[in-house]
Amino acid sequence: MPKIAHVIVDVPTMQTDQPFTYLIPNDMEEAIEVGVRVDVPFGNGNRRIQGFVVDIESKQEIDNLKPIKAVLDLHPVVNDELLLLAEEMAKTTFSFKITCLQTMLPSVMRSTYKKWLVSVGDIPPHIEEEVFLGLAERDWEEIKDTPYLSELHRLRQEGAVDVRYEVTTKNKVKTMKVVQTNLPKETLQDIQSHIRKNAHQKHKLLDFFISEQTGEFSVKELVEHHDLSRQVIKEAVELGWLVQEEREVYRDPYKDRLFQQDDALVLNEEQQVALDAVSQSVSAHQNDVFLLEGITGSGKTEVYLQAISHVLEEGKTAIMLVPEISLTPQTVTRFKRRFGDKVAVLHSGLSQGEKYDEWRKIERKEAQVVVGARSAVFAPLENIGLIIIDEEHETSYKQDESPRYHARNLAIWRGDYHKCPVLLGSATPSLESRARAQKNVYQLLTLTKRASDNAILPTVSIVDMRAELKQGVTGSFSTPLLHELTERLEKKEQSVLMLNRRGYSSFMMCRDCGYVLPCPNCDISLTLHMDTKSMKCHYCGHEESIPQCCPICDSKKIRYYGTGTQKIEEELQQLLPEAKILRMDVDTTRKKGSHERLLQQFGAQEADILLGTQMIAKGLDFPNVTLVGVLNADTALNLPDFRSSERTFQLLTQVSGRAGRGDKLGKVLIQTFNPEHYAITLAKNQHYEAFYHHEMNLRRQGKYPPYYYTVQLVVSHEEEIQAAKKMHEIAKKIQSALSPQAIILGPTPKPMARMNRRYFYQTVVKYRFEENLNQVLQEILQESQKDIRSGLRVSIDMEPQHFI
DNA sequence: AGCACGCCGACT
DNA sequence: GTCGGCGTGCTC
Repeated sequence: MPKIAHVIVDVPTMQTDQPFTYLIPNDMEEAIEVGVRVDVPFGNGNRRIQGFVVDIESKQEIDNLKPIKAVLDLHPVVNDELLLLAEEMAKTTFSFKITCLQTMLPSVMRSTYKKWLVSVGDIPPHIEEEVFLGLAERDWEEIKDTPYLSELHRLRQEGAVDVRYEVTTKNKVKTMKVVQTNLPKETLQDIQSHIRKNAHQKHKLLDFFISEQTGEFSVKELVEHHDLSRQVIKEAVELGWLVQEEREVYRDPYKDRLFQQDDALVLNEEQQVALDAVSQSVSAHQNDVFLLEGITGSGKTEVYLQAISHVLEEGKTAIMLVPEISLTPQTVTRFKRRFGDKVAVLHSGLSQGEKYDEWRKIERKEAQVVVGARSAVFAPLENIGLIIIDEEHETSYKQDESPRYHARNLAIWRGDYHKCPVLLGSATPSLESRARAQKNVYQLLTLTKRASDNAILPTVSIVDMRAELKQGVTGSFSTPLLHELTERLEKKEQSVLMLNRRGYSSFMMCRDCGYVLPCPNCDISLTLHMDTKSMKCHYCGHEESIPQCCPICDSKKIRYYGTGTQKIEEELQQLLPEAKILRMDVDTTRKKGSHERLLQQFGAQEADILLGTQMIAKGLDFPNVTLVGVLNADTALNLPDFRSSERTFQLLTQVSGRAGRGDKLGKVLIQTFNPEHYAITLAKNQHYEAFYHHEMNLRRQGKYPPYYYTVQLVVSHEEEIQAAKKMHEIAKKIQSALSPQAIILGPTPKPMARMNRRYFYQTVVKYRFEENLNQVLQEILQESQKDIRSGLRVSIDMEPQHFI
């Protein structure tokens, strides 16, 4: 009976977002399994594209199916679990199945397509000369602008030229040459006695293989470390002394580093309680979700490490997700030391080839522990015993392009599939997760004590910049901060200064009283639009004129807020000419490895002050740093985003933990125009629980998550009118489909109304229970299909992390 | 997405 | 009367 395959093809559109059926040729029946990639003809031109086999069946009769052209993999690249996960992801994120499948795999496995024009018959001389240049075929990309396009078209119909499609996948396996000898030592000695005395190279080679015990040696190693020449090895192979083979190798990015094995640390009581709870759930195959809430320095990582050890002891595997910026060499080292070769690391610093190799290592079951950023949630591990998400509140766990998945949700899905627990950890959990713990959907575990007794909590103080301003300080550095910095310079201790880049240059604030103009409808701050010379609300669209003086204190010192790290650096250098300053921002860390190098320099105490943006807040532990300064704690507070307090609190809490990690007392100085703001005062005291309760109250009043769900719809077009029109149309449709309890904000233009020469309009829906929502969103996508040709784009983002 | 078909305006 | 513009439909 003939077999047919159901294939998801690489055409990311709504109309093609379903399996297509193909005939499996007899000679491929063995090779084609569910989960392999194939090369298939598609469309009337029979162009060739990549596809994923998602199902196979035997059929009595087959009506004119096209046959699969080639198999791209020896083994399935997605197993049954990941196929199901892709389905789930496509459904919940409103994205295409093919896009989901591709995001699960290393990028080298995405096929590239090439089209060739082939000469097969009699072609006119001018075509021969000017198009083919006397060659048999030409790359279509090089000739597609030819003036003879229509003539070529005709020739194709006549059969004089043909089109050839090429599907290539770059997942190349790196190999190395190895040699060994199959001859006994006596034979080698015998050979040696018969060669010329002055054949030094040959003698050296034979000496080597006579004295060494048998085994494989890579040619590269022999040449580089044993002083043998490539030439003599080649000769030896030809003479039959050695046999040469190709071996697959992994590009191990850590191969030159030695990791000292380290052992588990002794846990304190709280840590032990947390570990026991997780371990028990692992052993009992329960798909619990734990939220581990532990202050900075409370030893969450040690709990993770020991929980993973427990998982490994039971013969299972584990995934550990870490935010991209925390995936530092320090983090990796810690895992490598504990688990050695069992660890595979996936992060953006690796080359495409290295990522592929790490992926293969996992897929071949050579690694049992996977540490990586967001996409490591797709690690093709089997028999998973535990999934950990560190810093679970980080927004980078949500992908901000299609498929807009949240790694946390997919981790929980996988936990459900494998019947294993998921451990979410943070010093400042997201309100969503903490609220679920409150409702016992997640199990709350808390660490309230610092793990090492000698670590002293830093003293945190707030500097009121309004008072500073009254004293005549107009720059970015307050008197107390400058004083502390000078003191550090004298004592040869180091300082870290953080500039909050979030929310730059988009709002107005009174420099006297810190007042920021709010929206009368939405209770969030208005954003300055220089194009329209007005203040706008991004939620409801409210618009008013730019105030000339502060409505509260009548001051005229209303300022447009915005400064860059570079400017701050210059200012600081002028104030402290003798200080050595290291600047770390997007500009200075663009190149690969520069991030790491800057930190190394600072760690080696080559500079006195490290000045940077958010990126310095993560996981840097320098014992000589005794001062942390936050230059502008409140910029993020004024962002038109209901999560701005949460973000500010998280950031400040995190940086505050950065000072005084050694035995020296640390000090944290927070400069702000809003010294009474709860996000700032509570962060000063590292008081997460109080913040949680306060913020939850506001969220309930404002009908924001976690009390309400949110979905954001964005429409974009090159012409503003078109985008606005469609957005209104969609908003109206949603309005009529949902219950009166649903709250629809907008449509409004996005703050950066024009990006990439396109205009963006958005609508946000807040809701609790809406049976029709999925249905209507699906319809909206379906209907927007016909507008794609006119350049309109519609995107749906469930639970968006950023509203600007 | 990309390819073919098909229906209208500007040319030989 | 043909060539080529791009609006529309379909892809196993």
